[in-house]
Amino acid sequence: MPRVSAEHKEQRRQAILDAAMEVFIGKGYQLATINDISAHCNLSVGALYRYFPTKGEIMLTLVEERLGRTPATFARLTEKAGTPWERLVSCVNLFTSALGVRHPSTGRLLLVTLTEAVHDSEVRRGLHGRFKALREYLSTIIADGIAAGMFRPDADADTLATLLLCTADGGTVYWVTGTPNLDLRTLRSMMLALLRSYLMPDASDEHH
Amino acid sequence: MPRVSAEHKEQRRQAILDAAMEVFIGKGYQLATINDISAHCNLSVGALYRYFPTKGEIMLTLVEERLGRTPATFARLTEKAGTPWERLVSCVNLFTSALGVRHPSTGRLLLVTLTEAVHDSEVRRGLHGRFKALREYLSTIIADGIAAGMFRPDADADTLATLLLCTADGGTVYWVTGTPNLDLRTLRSMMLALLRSYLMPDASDEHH
Amino acid sequence: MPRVSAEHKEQRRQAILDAAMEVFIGKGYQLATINDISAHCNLSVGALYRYFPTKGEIMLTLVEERLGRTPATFARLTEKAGTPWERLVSCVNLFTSALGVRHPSTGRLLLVTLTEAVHDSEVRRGLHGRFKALREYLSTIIADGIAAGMFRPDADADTLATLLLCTADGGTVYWVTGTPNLDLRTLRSMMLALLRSYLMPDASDEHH
Amino acid sequence: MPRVSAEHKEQRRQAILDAAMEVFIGKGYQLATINDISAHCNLSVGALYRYFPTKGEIMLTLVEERLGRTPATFARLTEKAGTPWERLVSCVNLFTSALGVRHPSTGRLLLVTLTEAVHDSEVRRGLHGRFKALREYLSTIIADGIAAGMFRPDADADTLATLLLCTADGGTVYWVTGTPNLDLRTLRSMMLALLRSYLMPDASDEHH
DNA sequence: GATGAATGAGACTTCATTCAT
DNA sequence: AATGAATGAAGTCTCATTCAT
Repeated sequence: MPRVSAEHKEQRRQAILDAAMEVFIGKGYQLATINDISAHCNLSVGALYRYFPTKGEIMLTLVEERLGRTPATFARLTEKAGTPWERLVSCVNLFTSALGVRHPSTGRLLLVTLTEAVHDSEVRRGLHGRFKALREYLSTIIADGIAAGMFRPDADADTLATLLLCTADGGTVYWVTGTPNLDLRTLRSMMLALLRSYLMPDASDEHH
Repeated sequence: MPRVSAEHKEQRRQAILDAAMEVFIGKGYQLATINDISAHCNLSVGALYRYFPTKGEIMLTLVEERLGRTPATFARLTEKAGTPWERLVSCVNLFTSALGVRHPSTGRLLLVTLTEAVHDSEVRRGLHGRFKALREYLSTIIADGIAAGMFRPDADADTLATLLLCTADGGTVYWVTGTPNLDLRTLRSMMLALLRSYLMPDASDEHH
Repeated sequence: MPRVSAEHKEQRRQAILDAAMEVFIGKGYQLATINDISAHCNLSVGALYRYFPTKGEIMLTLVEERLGRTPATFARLTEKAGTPWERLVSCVNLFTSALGVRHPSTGRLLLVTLTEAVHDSEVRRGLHGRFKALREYLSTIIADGIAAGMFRPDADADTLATLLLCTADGGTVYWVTGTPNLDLRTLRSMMLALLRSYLMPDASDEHH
Repeated sequence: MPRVSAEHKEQRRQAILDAAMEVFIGKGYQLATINDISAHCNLSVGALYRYFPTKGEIMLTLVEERLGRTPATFARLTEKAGTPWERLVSCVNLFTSALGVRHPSTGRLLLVTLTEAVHDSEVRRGLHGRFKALREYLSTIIADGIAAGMFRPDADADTLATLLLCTADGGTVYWVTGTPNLDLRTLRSMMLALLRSYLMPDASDEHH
């Protein structure tokens, strides 16, 4: 019989990850110390090392369990929308609402991760996995729209998905650095306008 | 009376900045050591401190003198293009060709800078200055196109400029982390297609 | 809940202070290195920094806890003597016996402290505190003697106390620099002879 | 024919010593840098090294040429006084007026020197030389007074001279650290009163 | 299982001294 | 002769990780 229940252990683990996320976001991965993290979750450094073997592993786990789950979250929250266009709109909305309102820390973690990814191949792998999954999800939606005759037939679904991601995460990293006059909502509307005029030129005409 | 000519001093200064840029790009600012930099430019650490008072000042100088000059470079290289649309195309081309081909290191420095900007207000200020200048430049081009009756009259020049920047730098940061299947040229074409269909819907129709 | 008892921590703290005192005395504050101190108490530098945040703080603590307690020690060891004159004699004896025999290191620390006091206001404050307390104690003894009709009525207790301190500490600093032919005991006798002839001229006459 | 006259060289040398004295007094010997000194005398560090081979040698020269000349200065300024007692009074006056008014920096240098003397045998030698010469000078005056039947015959001239020096330099070091309520003039009067009552008890009686 | 004191390699920075110009 | 740029050893302090309690 385990002295400490599995749930309790998992709670601890999540508390450590929460603390690490907070600290990483605030000071960046390199400046964050194990003591910072242990202080943020009221756990001794020794206890912390019973859950994660190194500081790097905490980072990696965050990339996998927090950033890496973004695609799944996306799919879950946008699949119920009706037409491909509506699902696409949902995705664009999610980019801004999720990052800006519901989980602003995820955006900050993304930036920390991007930097570490440059010289840490494991972090890089995690980051690329997220990117690939999101791209595929968006790509599928667009492909569905094309197949349904809703979107222009010559659209390159994959590239458009990639561009969408670059814009979203580009906006995110600028937003988390506190760039002045960067309004996520206005940006979202513009993105949608661009997409509509490109994917559905005739429908866009009606708006004129 | 300096025993060493001013040019020589400036060359040394630039050599240090070059070395620092290389090292910062490779390991990030925090992991880069003064010894790394001094080794990269064949100068002793002591000599290095005759040119820059702290490691942080080197970073700041890079932000100002390398990243911060991007707007001026943009203006110089794209102002000769003819119509607003052609100038816009020049800009989008420059984003990819400059970052991807001519000065790939600037893109990497951008990422390092973004991360440091989160907790270093001076770096942040430098980064925001660059962003603002680039946005204004792009915004002016777009406004010119609207005024000339070339672009749709209801376009929000500022927001579109912002979005363009987010996309460009978003693409850049993903590109510098080695994201697989991220082709800057294809991305560029897609960006231009989106812009054309939005800004010049009728012209775009002709392409159908 | 401390794993290490408070006494143990205090012992460590004192061991560090002992080591620092030894090193400061030997090389002076500036030349003493943290590594010297850590080596002298068989503790790693890191451990040392758990007890004192900076090298300067170690010095300051020494000034407060070692030098600063001299007045209290003086009071404790001389208050039991009978008449004011006997107490004064006790004090003069203590200056030489304590510094020269029992705690020679305190005298050396005094010199180190004096030098640092010139450009360190906190050290200065500590030093002046000790001086003031000793002066007041001596002054009170002399005033008592005057009030008791034992000492000449026109004596300036405060100035005499100050002079006594200057002589004692002047002797100390010369003694700790190994000045040849400086005998603390002979010096003490002379000091007492001067004091007696000044404070109690009639009694002194009897000695003729 | 030397390019630079000997006088000019000597002027330079003295300028360096002046600058070094100023800097040593302000920050202490260890914290003073060669650059500090070179800046204080408008000479390049290179030039400075043509006059003194090391930083230590500058210190040593100061001890010899500035501190070490104190005895000669004393002799010169006090020998014209008449009786031994008057010469003694002159000496005590000189201690305070010279240190406090005319050459306050010498007092500060004394303190710096005392500290360095602890671990630098050459500095120590210089300091002890000064001490010995001053003691001998004072001792001779006192011996003269005894021989002249002016001072009590059983006085120990050497010990009294030593005590006088300890008091004077003790007062000096406390004075240079800015000890509050330390008035050199009052101290001087008290010293003289002590000396008179001890050396000339009958004359002192008259003052009652 | 938990604690947090201890370790020690390594970071940034300073500065006495040298030497090419 | 003079300059001051360059050197690099050495100092203070930090922090990921370990392990006795």
